[in-house]
Amino acid sequence: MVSVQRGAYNGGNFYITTTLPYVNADPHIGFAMEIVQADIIARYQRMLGREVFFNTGTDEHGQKISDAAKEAGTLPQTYVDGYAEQFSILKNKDRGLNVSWTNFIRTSSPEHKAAAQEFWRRCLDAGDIYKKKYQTKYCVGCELEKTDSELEGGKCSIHPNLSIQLIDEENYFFRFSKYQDPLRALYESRMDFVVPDFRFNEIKSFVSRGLQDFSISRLKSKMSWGVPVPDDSEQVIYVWFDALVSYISTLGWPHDIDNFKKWWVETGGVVQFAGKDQIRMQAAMWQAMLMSAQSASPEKELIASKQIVIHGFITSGGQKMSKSLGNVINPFDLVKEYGTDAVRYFLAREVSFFEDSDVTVERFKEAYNANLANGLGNLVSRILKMRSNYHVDVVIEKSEPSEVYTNAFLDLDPKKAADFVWEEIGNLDRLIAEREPFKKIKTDEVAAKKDIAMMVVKLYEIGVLLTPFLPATSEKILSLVQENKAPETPLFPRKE
RNA sequence: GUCGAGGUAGCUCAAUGGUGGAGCAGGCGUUUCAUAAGCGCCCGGUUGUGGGUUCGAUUCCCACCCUCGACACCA
Repeated sequence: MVSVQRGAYNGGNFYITTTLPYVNADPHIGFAMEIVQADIIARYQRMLGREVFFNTGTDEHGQKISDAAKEAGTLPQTYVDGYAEQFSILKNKDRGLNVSWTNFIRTSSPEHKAAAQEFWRRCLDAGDIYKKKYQTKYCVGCELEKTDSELEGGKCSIHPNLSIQLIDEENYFFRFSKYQDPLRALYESRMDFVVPDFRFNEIKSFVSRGLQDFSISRLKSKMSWGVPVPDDSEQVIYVWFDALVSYISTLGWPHDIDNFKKWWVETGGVVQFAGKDQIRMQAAMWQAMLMSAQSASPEKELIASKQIVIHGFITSGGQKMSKSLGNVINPFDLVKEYGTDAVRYFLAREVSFFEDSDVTVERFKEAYNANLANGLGNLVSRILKMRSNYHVDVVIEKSEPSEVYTNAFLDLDPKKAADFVWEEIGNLDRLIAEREPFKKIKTDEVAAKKDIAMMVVKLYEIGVLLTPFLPATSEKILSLVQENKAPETPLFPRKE
């Protein structure tokens, strides 16, 4: 059960961001869903005439990447360059998902690193960063540091006969505990700060249980692949602290303060899309960091986010996707087989966004054949073929989208808007069966042509409504109508 | 363990306490403008289990079974 209030999606300019995926693996279908959904919202906002800043990028620092680069026998920078390339393909119209981001921020870029350091200084000035000795838990068997949740009864689950070593380490900490009340006040004042509501409840109760300060740096001697801590050559900033700053560094913070204010402040804040594993980072830690830096910023430009939208995960065959299970569904493979818009369609309409949902290639194919080949694609063919066969003149009239469609977007429910479009597709198919213009043309040519012209107009309207979902297909339909052509090959060939 | 969400047709999901619906899949029929597509009809359910409240429960209450999530330094 998901309930979303309307808000945040009316008037003015608009800033939306995805999380920055960590580049230790190829883009997976879960992130594909996140970025396609964000893209649909961004494209819809542009359709309304709003100016949109749409951000994404790559999170490139940290231990795992440092290790992976070492294993690959290459430098971390070379390693992440390759991955940034992989992710940037998502923008490609044919090989990727035709994602219309305005900026792609890489956390290893000089601008971002400078911003992360400046952000650190603000938090330091606010008195929220301090150095503390603490003990890390280390398993000699794994040769790895362990977190409490990885231990069972104080022992490593893989090496239960070895005892965990405690290692002293001195790191910088962020005074998270100071922000318990301010965070609660923020949640209190903003009904829809986190959607869906059950995720909002999770983070509220998490914060209510009390907050502990957390470490935000790592010893350079152990792990050097990160942004240097300002004025301390021994330490680098812990990866996620630097990664979160990307939402503002992408806007030119702190050097281009005018541009920054235009998007971060004048929009009323950023709308963030993130997976359910990200809720604490985005809705609590990042907000606390903003509050901290804000208190040391004379311009008071670092306001809280506008809204954080948390999506579920995609499973396959009822299980988490993993290489060992062999059930990984690669979005690029689907694009190769079915095309960019088919994958966009599936991620927009055939999975549930807020809840976890299961995806299999069988389901994908079924949905493709039913709704794209037999549904939309066939409808385009039959109407435009009739029009060109019978030489029908058509005058396109602009019309306003239905309220059902518009309200669905206000409700942050693009799926409902897509459902409406496919209902219209069904209606149009039924209208053809009812009017039978292909029969009528032999007995009453004028009436038949009038019917067909009306159908072409309706098809054009469907093409307009498809803009946020299937941009390339939408464009194709609109130009076929304008140029009075029928498609030479099927838009979505049926797959057997 | 504590808290939260959920269990409805083969699948994915709907249903202010008032005869349980839709899409897909499956079956039958039918049309030719169309991609063997379209349209029409049909099949399909003891609503997780057992109690309770009620004239009436998918809906409210209780118990139980099962699934999933949160309960902090993996990002």
